[in-house]
Amino acid sequence: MGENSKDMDSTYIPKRVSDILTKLSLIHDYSKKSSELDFFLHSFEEEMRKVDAFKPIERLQKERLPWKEKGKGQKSDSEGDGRAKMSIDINEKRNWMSSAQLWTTPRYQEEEGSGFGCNFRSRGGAFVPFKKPSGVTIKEGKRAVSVDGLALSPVPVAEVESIDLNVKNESRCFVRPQPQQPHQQQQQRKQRRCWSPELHKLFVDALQILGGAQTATPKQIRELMKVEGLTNDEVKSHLQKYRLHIRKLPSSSLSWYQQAQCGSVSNPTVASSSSPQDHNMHLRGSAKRVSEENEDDKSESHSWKFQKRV
DNA sequence: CTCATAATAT
DNA sequence: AATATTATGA
Repeated sequence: MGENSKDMDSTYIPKRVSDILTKLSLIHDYSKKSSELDFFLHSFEEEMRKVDAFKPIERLQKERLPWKEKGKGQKSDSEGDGRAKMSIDINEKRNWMSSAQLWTTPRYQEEEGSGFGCNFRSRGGAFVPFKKPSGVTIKEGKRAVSVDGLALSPVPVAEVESIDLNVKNESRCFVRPQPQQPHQQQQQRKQRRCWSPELHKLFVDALQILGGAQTATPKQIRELMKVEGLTNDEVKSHLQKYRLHIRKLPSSSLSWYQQAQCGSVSNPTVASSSSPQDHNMHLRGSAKRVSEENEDDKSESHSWKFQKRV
């Protein structure tokens, strides 16, 4: 074939390996082009098949990772499935390369999200460039071996500690690093948001506009409130509490202060301060159960937080 | 210690 | 988004 010339060139393989490693070392820059990387590896796989020099390595691979025999020579799969099969082979290749310490692998877990600029917080949603093959246990602490002529980045490399043969590799080789840290401590709990009466007033107003606590959604509320720094989660939490309380005490008057707890929270984010407690207070004696459309949640203010503790 | 509340997890 | 659970402060 046309690639024969490549096969003959003794410098070709090292060069290709170097290319691969370089590619991987830059994986986080290519994170959005993972398809490109896959294509790259595909072509690499095909080339490897033709290179005699790799035959011994493949045999070694089979010895070390005897999980699959079918990939020998017969192409049992049809043309259509050939591609998928190839994909699997590539994963295997990656695995053995890992075990052979030829493969520079980026850190699966970062220390406090400093690495790639991605914060792996609980719901940061940050893009994670690497995936770990499922079933493969990685042991940290190894470093990339230095190979002459191959510019290996000094990135700590992960070592394959164990491989669960029962787990199928996913089509994509890389998985998000450590779905969750062993909850050492979620980077400290966020400072509590103080819901001052003014803030709550905005909250209640927003609720009114949105048609009641049962129909309003945290996001909408937040947008209506237009309070700088106020997050969806905070509104959500407050709404949850609010709903709970209006369920508990269907009617009562409101007293929304006693914000003694907000000590260091920045509450002056509220632009205007209006009287929070001038609501129409008409009790509805029969309002025992809050129905779905309980629009009057505001009307019947609640004294849920009028309690003098301590 | 208990309770209310806010943060976070499911 | 809705609930459930957990962490914290009073």
